[in-house]
This record gives sequence, C-alpha cells and structure tokens, in this order.
Amino acid sequence: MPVLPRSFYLRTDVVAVARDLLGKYLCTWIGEKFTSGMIVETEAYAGASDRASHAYGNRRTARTEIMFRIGGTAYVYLCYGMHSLFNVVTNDEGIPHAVLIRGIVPADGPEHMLERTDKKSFPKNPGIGPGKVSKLVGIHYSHTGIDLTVTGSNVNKPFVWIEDRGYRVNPGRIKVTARIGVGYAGEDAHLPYRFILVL
DNA sequence: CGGCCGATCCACT
DNA sequence: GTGGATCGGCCGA
Repeated sequence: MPVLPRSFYLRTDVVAVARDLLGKYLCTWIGEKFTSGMIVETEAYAGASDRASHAYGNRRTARTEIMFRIGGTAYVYLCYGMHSLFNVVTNDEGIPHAVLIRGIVPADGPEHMLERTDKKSFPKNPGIGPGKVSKLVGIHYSHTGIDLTVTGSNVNKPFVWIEDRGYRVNPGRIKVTARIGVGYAGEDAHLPYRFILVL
C-alpha cells in the first residue's frame, strides 16, 4: 500500500492537510504487532499564529521542539496525565504546524486493539477520541519524533506511518466544526478547523 | 521547587 | 451530567 510521501506533509496549508487525512489509514508496527485504522476525525493547529497551538508565538520548549521539525514527523504528548495524543507535523522545518488525529475506525489487527483496551468486544465507537486512537494502535508519548515516511515490520522497533488505500472521500460527507477543548484560545477557539468524516 | 492545569475517558448516578 | 483518575509541562518565585 502506498505510504503517504514527504510531499503530502510538506504542503503549506495545514487545514487542507487535516481535511485530506480523512479516509487515510493510520498504521503502526509496535510491540511486534501490526494495527491500522481509517482516519475519520482530525483537527488542524496552525502554529505560531494560532492561540490554540502549543507552539503559539513560536514558543519552543523541550516538548514543542518536535513541532518545528520537518513535515511527516510524529508529535505525541501526554494529556491529563494519562492519554497519549497523536499529531502529525506538517509544513517545512521551522514552521510548527500540526494535525491532531481525533478518531479512527479499526481496520487491521482488531484482536490486538481489544487486548490493548482490555475488552472482549468493541463498543459502539471504539476509536473516536484522541486518547482512544493512540490506545488502539499502541502509540505512546515516548514515540514522539518518529518519522512517518519510514515503514517497517520485521524488527523490534516501533514504526508509525499513514497509507492511502484508495478510499475516496465524498466531500459532502465531511462535517466541519470548531475544535474541542480549546476555550482558552480566545477568538481562535471558533475557527472551523475540525473535520469529521460521516460514514 | 511548588503549584496549577491540560487538544481526555469512563464509571457511575 | 458529573467527578475522579493521574502526571508531565510550564511558569513564577
């Protein structure tokens, strides 16, 4: 399956990248297990000019440094002390744009996902919610910085990448809303930067 | 070094 | 609809 190339992530419009990630497949080879899910919800974070972004005003810290890397890098951080949230860095090196992956529909390796969530069967929407996305595919905040354009499966080393499997998204099925949990961002809290693929 | 709070989830009522 | 879990990041002293 075609892995999304560097050029996909290098585009300058982070909002367009967030929209285009709908229908793509988030894949991981972690802990000797392969799992994947189709992306159905994303949020764009426009870096320096976006009050909701961790990198607002080009703020650099040990954590946000990853956001300044070249597009196609994974930015994963811990939220509420217990959830690893997975983001895709976009744009050129030095421009801290990112897309938060908020929801997936399980595809490959459902048995591993059930094991990771300690369940016998899937509930209604098992992969909706950014914390659940990471839980299902095995992503941990220690995986921040991984190169998303490199894939692999046969050594004991974590790999994370995104594939285009040819699923064609009907634009009429994309719902656009404001982002979740960013009330502190003032006017930027209302920006239409959240994309949901209604199946 | 202390303290506050977060791009959340789930069990329980 | 509500609150508890649970801890790294960040800021100010």
